[in-house]
Amino acid sequence: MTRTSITPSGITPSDDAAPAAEGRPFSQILDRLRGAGLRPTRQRMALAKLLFDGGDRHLTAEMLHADAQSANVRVSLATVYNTLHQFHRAGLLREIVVDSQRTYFDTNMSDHHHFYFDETGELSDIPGDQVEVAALPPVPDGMAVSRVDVVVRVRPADA
Amino acid sequence: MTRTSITPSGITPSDDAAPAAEGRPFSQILDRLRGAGLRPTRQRMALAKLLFDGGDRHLTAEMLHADAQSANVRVSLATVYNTLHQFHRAGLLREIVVDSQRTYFDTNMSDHHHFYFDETGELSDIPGDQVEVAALPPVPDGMAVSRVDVVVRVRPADA
DNA sequence: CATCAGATTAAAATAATTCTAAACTTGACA
DNA sequence: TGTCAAGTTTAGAATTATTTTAATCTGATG
Repeated sequence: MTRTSITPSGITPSDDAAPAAEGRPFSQILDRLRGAGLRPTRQRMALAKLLFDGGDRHLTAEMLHADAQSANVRVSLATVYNTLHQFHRAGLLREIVVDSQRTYFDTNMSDHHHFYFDETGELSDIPGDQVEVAALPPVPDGMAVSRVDVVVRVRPADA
Repeated sequence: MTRTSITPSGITPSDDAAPAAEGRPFSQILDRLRGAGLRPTRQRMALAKLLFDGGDRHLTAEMLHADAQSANVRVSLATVYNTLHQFHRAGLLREIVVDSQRTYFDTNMSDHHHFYFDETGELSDIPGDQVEVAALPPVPDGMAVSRVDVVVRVRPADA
């Protein structure tokens, strides 16, 4: 749904909405892990598949762990945490801070921002070109901008 | 320093940069609490003084608690947490989310954004008029924007 | 100044996440 | 293919930030 055109890292732009499930996306994921210098272990492969096969996702460690269970993938929660951080360091995931107490990871690496639904705690993407952050102030001396995050918090209109 | 003109709730616009310390800011704080419908207890008064006497501040519960200790104010950490949340609900403080794992509160209630120093975990204000968030996307149906947060993350330039 | 709802607190409880140390896997090489 | 070091996984203990509990105070009111 909220898929923007800007492709993340080095993913083949070939239509990845491959209809049937278990095709040979394995090799894609394998390459992706290798490319990131991560040993392609059983659990990393499985988690990567869960993460990257379903379009853009925003999830917490607990959520991914639950996903894994449902998919009959045996992984410990500790491994899920480790893996998420490794993927993040490797540039395969983005960390989103919108809620102290819960860390979300985003599989959409393109330049974009977020809507945050205050009551449900859900997130949705805002394509980068739909938000214009104009006129940034001068950055403090000796500092460089590493990222600009825009979070649009919304709640039900009480009309 | 970074004080803009927009005054929060119902605070007397009288010059609050009262030079010498312990004048009669007590009455100001007292009014502020009363105005917010909060009973002016010993600890709330003391915490409010610590919070609002020193210009704009960004702090966590632990930090305020430490501040209190140094100032020889006896308050439990639980009370600090309660008080921060109450002040927040009452519109005297703003909650900033920049770091899962740590909740910051901001005494500057005017419209503004933040610089976040990735390594030190420090925050500094960006006056509202120095960031222009243009062209917000259409908000999802039935939703209203409750706030737009812009966080400019910076780190030492490796020049 | 008696009363009591609201406030404070020490201590226990929770929740998210990280650490530890032991038990595997993986990839490389003989 | 067997061996082994280095990298991984894991159960469970540990940590950290924060909240809850239940008992004890205190400020406002009559």
